Amino acid sequence: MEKQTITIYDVAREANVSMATVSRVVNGNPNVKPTTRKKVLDVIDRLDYRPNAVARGLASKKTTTVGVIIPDVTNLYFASLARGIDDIASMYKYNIILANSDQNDVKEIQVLNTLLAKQVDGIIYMGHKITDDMRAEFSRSKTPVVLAGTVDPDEQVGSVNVDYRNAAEEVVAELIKSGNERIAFVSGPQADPINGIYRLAGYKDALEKASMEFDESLIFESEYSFTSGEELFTKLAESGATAAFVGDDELAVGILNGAVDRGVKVPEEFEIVTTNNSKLTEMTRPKLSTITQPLYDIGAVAMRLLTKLMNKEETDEKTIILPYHVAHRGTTRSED
Amino acid sequence: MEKQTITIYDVAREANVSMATVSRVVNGNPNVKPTTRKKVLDVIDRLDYRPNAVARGLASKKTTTVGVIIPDVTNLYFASLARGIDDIASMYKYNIILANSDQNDVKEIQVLNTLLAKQVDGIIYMGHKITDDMRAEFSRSKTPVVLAGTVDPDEQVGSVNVDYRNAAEEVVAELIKSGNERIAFVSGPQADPINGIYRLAGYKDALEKASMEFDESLIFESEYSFTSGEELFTKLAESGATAAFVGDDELAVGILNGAVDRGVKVPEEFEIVTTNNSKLTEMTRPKLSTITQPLYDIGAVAMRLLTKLMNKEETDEKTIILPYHVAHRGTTRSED
DNA sequence: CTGTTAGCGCGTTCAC
DNA sequence: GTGAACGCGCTAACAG
Repeated sequence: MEKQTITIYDVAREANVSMATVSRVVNGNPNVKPTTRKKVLDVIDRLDYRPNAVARGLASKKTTTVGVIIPDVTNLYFASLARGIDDIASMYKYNIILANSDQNDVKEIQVLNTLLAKQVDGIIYMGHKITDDMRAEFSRSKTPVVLAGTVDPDEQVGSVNVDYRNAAEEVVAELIKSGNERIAFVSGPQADPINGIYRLAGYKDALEKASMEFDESLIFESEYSFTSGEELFTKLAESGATAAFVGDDELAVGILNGAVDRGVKVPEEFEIVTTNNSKLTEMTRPKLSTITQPLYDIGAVAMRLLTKLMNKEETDEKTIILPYHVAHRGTTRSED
Repeated sequence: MEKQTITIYDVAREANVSMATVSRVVNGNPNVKPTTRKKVLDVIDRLDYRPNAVARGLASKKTTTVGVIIPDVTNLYFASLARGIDDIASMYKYNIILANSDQNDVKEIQVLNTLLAKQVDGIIYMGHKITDDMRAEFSRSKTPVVLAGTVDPDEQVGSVNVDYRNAAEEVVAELIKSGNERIAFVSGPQADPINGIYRLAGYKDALEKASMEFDESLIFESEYSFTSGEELFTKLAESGATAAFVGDDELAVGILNGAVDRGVKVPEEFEIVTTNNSKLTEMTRPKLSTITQPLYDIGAVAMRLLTKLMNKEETDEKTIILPYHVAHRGTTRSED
């Protein structure tokens, strides 16, 4: 019934060497005579020895695992980031402890603490926004942190994002150019700075440059779900909007469906531009025009940055802004 | 620069007790006088002491961490399972090490080994199929394993699934009843028993009961992606099929889009039934009729089962079959 | 190139 | 109720 684990001692004994030598072989330390190395490797193979990573972690103070805090894996935007994170992580021999936070402030703190208790070497945080409590915890602990798809105004920790403001301005400007006089701004919770500050600012920038007036009644706040989007369309129509800038793909899918369900033609009668370019955008008909954020890359670069931080390597810049593009597809009139 | 960790010794010293007592307090051992307990708790609070889970893991041989092998987090089907897993896991104070396998046999083995090296208390495996190598590894290690959305014919390890065969038969029968004489069977890789064995068998069952002949040319194998589905529709049309049973939601979305793109009316001219009821099925227009697997629950139940296995509790049954239903939506004619 | 010896931080008997 | 002491499996100097 015992989990009869074979330890480094067993290997050492069988190979007639000291455990230190076995340790060296296992860790690829060059200071081992090829002969003995082979001898040890043979025994390891024969005994099917597998180094205990926990013991290793205790002794070396490195666990080669990083914590990843994600609002919800079920959200394609975050799942895409997560995929980039995991790929780069495994490339660098790290494992990921994934924890859903539901954007719940209490849960976040709690998750962070268990992550730190598990001695993760680093943390990647996703969630659009970051509360003061979290910021405090981050700066208090010495564990490196990188935000992915999340902006920290203080720039205390690493982060990887795109220029949400410029992107929003660019597509809204196109919407204006295409003749829309009333353009709705739809986003998830404005408590998320990405929505409430950056994207909204970009939206206003575009209006201003076109000498159009900002109209509060065209601003819609919602949840990150397609059902909310479907319901929202009625209000959008009532507002007199003829186009919408949408801050989330699922939400955009909902709005598109809301329009279709009411017989409103997209893009002839109503234009939609969304922001994440998750694969959802190509699953709808018409396909959604969108700002193409490099989701996978944001995750990948975040993880890469984290590896540097964990190794205390010099980093040029901890605040990384990745380029975005705009894909003109079926929900806007200005195809390219 | 030091990670100045406060250990159990620091707390013991400050509280004028032995570390054993602190350990007892931390672990909720009742054999501690209330007075001293409070004293210790105060110090813990004051010093902001956080037990080192790694050291704990070494000493107790329990890591309260379970490994989760997933083909791709970016796939809504698996992401949904993962969400169920994580929720129940955190409910039982476990953390999840999430590893993408891409269904790659080599990578899977490799991932499994690092998971075991990290001394996870249990493993949840997702991936539809399970190779002989994996099965061998599973039975060799004493770490409990539960399969989620994956069938093991040997029933050596725990598993949670739905009755794929019956489900397939049921919906194909409906397709037949609705007048289709040529019904295509579309699925991901048939190497996955769920597709190649169970669903296919269910499909054949339905044909047989209706005295219809099985036609090899109506069987289509594809990848789990919506783009494959779009391309596939042409072949479907050429095959003379007027309906399709599809073994994956993304794939079904692709087929639906393929039809729409070619001006084929769904469900009037072509019916589609898919199988996972991920939220994708409600994002299309028309909405996809589907077998409603309780995705979240499959993950949740799998994790619950794993907790029992890890605690060596008695379990009624290691092979769990959850109920499914059928949602008649827009891509079939027989609405309910 | 190889062996010895301390810990790493905590759980856990076993006495007191 | 509480403390002392050993050990979990391995890394990391330090000798040799």
